[in-house]
Amino acid sequence: MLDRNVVREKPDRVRWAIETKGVDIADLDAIIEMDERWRELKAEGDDLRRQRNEISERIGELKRAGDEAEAEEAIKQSGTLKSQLDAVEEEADDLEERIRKQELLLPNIPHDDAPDGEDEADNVEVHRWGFDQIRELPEEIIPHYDLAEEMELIDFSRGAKVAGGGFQFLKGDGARLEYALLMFMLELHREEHGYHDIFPPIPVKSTAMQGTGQFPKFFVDDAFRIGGKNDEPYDDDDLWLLPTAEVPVTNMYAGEILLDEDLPLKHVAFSPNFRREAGEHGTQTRGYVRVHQFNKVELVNFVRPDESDKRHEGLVREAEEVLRRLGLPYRVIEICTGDMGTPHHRQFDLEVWAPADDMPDGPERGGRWLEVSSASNFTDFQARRAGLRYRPERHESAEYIHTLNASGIALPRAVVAIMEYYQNDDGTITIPEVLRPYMNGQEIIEGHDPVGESAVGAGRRD
RNA sequence: GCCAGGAUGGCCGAACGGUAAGGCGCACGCCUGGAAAGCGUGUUCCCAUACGGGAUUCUGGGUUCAAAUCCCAGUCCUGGCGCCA
Repeated sequence: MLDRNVVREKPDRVRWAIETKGVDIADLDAIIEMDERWRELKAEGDDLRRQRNEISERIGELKRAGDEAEAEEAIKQSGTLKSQLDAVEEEADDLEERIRKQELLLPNIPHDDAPDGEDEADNVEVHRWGFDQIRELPEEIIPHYDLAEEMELIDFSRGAKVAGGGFQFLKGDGARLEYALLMFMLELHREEHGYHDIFPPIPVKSTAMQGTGQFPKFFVDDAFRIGGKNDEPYDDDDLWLLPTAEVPVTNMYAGEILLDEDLPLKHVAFSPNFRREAGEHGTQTRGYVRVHQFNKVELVNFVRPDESDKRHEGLVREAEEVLRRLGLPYRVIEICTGDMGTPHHRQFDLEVWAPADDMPDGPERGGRWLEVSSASNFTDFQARRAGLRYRPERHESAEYIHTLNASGIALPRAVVAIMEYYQNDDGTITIPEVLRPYMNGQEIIEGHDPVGESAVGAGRRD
């Protein structure tokens, strides 16, 4: 949500943000018009109420003095004022509610340095890492979805049987690789980047989804609703499966006032994430790349307003460090104004290199980019929605903090990159060194034998 | 799940139909050689350029000229009982 004073004083900036982000459901003119009328009514209502307060006070005095006749007269007057007041306040309340609803649709204003652009084609590559000394790769790299099924590390078809398409079983060393990545990331952020661990609740209320900006409108179709269908109306405390730990963790201190010495607050959260990804099917999404349930380590920061730009840089570095330690080549891109999300002020994405499948937008040497992290500065946009404030000095009034977050990082695509980039000629997978302590010292993943009669059909008969 | 009690400012805590005491913390000032103590002022939100005004006792309704206070519903917390990985 934007500061209403910004809407009043800099409508052109807001209009520009609406246009560049293409938020066509936001109606700025209607907001401005309603706000002007609301302020008129507010002044009128305050004045009527003042008159009524004066009369009410006099009634008390008259009653105490025993002057019943005068008191009756005053009570009558008070009644007249009340009906006038009711009419004015009803209109004002109605307007206020309509303004609030509209305000929730306004996008955040992009950072001045964010590249101006229309869509992802205008995103700007900031830098690449790891391409100078690439490890020796097999002639023909097997895509992770084939390799993982063959090695019995991921079971897509049985996942679909049990939970539907987009859900999968991780098995044996596949599951262990996922656990190892998880523990490695948590430990890196906690021990070296100063993060505090959080394990959040998985269901979140509609109000939490609104606090971070997923609701209303922007994410409803992609959310997993608990009880009820997505296209049906929802209440504030209806529950949804979290699409990212950003939602529960950012809303954790909703409606609270933090102390100056609490900041900056750095939380690292692990959670599964649930997304419907409606209609996303095809070669781009095959395998463990775009699924309905996936694990992610999320970094959430609360900072003082003047520190968010600097912290944003630090946040990108912290996410990058995960890929560097894993030895996975990647690039950082800055998202242009037209491609960034509604609540975003500035956004950098980390894309890891998955060398098996050549995709049109991939790097020159083949393979493709997979987004594994999105590092974002939301300024006070989420803080206003969720009511996240801090008190700069004990005696001063509270101010909205700035929120930032970054994936640190999404696990499935890291698994994909490892399966493809660390693939060997003999079809085994070398485990990145930093993960070995979390896998009992194991260095290589060789796969497992299939289970059941389907194994016979797969050509493994004796 | 049942029964009982509770929710008041950053924190603690009074008032129980007549318009929100007091304390702590914090800030500023006075005092002091300096500090402590003491004293004074301030310390929520909204409208208004300002003077000033309005709102605010968990949330939403209701009764009343008037609600922190009475009534109804909800949320959360605490205690007891029950149930239970």
